[in-house]
Amino acid sequence: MTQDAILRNLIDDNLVSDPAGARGRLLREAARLFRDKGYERTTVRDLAAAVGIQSGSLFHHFRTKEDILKAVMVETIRLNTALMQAAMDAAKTPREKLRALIRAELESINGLTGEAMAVLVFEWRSLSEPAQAEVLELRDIYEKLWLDVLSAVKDEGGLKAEPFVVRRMLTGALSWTVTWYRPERGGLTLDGLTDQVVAMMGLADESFGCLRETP
Amino acid sequence: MTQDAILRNLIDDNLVSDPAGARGRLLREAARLFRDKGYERTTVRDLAAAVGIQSGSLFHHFRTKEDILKAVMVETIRLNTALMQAAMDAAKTPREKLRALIRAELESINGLTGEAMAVLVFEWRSLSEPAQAEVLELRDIYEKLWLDVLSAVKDEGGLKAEPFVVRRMLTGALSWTVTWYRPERGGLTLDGLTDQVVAMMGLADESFGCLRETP
DNA sequence: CAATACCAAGCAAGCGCTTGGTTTGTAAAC
DNA sequence: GTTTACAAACCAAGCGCTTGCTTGGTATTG
Repeated sequence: MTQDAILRNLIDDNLVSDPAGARGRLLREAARLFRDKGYERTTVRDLAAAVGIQSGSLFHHFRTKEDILKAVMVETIRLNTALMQAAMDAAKTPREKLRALIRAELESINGLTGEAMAVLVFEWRSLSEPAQAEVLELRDIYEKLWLDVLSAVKDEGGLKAEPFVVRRMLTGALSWTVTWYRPERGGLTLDGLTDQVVAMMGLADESFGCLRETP
Repeated sequence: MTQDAILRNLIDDNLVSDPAGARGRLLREAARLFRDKGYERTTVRDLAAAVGIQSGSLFHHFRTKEDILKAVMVETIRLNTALMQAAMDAAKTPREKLRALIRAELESINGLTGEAMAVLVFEWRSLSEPAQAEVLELRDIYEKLWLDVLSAVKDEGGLKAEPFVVRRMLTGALSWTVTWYRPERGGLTLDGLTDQVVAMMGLADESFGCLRETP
């Protein structure tokens, strides 16, 4: 299933807003503004201007400003959980699945949903506690995918550290790429970046060389 | 040289404020508030109340609210550059130096300067561009320490990935610990956490086993 | 002819920061 | 050893502006 097909399914199930619609367009602009200026620095007037309406008209679509932030986060998690699941299903071995997850998360962070992913990481505190709890529940599903794969890789000896620690390290490392990785200029492609991550974990193909070189 | 001695030197050179003084106390409380609520959500009235003065009196010590944020960041970088340098000098081999850097940064992030380090990571955008440039200059010194050590480790074959990529991955991974690592409850000590990071990178002592096991 | 989407205007609250004046610490002058 | 001088540290009050959000009314659409 293609990424577009996954998105289409979610839209049809009313789990994410159509980017072509008014609500979807607003959420897209909101994600961009929240990432660029931060949630607090972004005013409802900024948000309204970005989609070409009056600030008061925003509250016809969302009850509060915070609801907009929450919607950005919830829809992003839903989309990415589906994308991760698909990427993982397409791979066979645990190591391949792990590589697929890393590559898929890097793509989420640095691709089209990048703005929203950055918001998820850097604007977490701006959510009220009840809203945080709600979003956290969705995130748990997402995280379970990772832990299962990491455990499988560890069981076959490809990992020395604890899966839950590794996942959290990877969360930080991959999220952080949004602050420095610029695919457009500079030779590092997304696949190249994935290779670097895998190599850093000592999981690259060459790392088995030490076994082959000593017959 | 102990950590206390390093701090004392910096205070004497007027590079960081004495935590016992008025200015130092304010910066400490500011770091705590900025981390807990974010820079924008923290009002000058919050800051003043935290040190027991009137909001207007703040502006006797700092020209603007942003100056407070900048001071938190600048002093934190100064202190941590000195701590890193000392930790590195105490180690001998490149691998030991790398471990010392990782351990020292984890300590900074999760120890006494943890609040300020979190501010450095999560409130970066709240700094105006000129102030960002100023702070960035200090950070470059700090980053060079890391790159030199990582290059040395790579040269002796302990690293497959590019040093500058690894450093950025580590920046994200280590910074992120502040969101989940709780040394007080849960069995993972700071040394244990360092071990996990080193193990994740395939640099743990046992990882050389594959060479020894095939005589 | 309802429901949906929007506008124009503005309110109450909170924001960073200023102002004019008072207290406090310190050290020289007598 | 009291007095004088002066700057640093602080208070009380509030100004001007921006904020999220409300309200009452008007197009637009099926």
